[in-house]
Amino acid sequence: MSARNRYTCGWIRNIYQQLFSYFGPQHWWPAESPFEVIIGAILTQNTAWTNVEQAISRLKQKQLLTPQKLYRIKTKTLAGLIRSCGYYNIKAARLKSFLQALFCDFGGCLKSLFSLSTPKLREKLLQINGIGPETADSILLYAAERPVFVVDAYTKRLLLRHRLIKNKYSYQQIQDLFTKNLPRNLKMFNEYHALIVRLGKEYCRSQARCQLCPLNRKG
DNA sequence: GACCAGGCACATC
DNA sequence: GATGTGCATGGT
Repeated sequence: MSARNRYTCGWIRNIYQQLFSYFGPQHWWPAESPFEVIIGAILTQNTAWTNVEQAISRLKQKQLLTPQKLYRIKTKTLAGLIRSCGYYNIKAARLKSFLQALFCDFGGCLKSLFSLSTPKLREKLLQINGIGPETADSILLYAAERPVFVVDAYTKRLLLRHRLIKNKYSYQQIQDLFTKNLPRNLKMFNEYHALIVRLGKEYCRSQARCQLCPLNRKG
């Protein structure tokens, strides 16, 4: 292993410890059921979580947050209910694509879908229109409880700032950095991604806040 | 009023 | 394969 690789490997492992000591457990995903995780994962695409919360509460309020109810509802009606998330027409169609696959191939049963092996489940999710690598991996980790590392915009920004990757790195390359340098541990992958998001939200949005970032402090 | 947020698909080169 | 664009609301 080259010196560069050793450095990266150490960084990936140490940063988790630092973030966990500083912020503590994040208790992700903020949802009451695996189905709610999936809905949230699609709705939060390129969108602030506060906007998603409004849409989820609206669906709950109307008692529509079940596979059966959402499968039956009209796409246009669904779009109106999730308006607060932005991209509501596209996201309504994406939710419908997921539900279509769930009902056509698995009888509307999430347990049945989750009985697939991790590689098959990931492949199945990626076949669904509107589910890309990050959304698929979020579903695998937080809904299906598989030890898969989720890469998002915060993850890439963090690694870029610390000069561990180049801008052209692909999703797969970044994911490999974590999976090859960490034990395959569900709980740790869960916390690590959540901690990166916490860090990003609190410290990476401005240069001034970035100076206060716990990773930039000594001792 | 500008900028950004827990992406993705599609067109074009 | 890389790059650009459309999708859209709500918070700062």
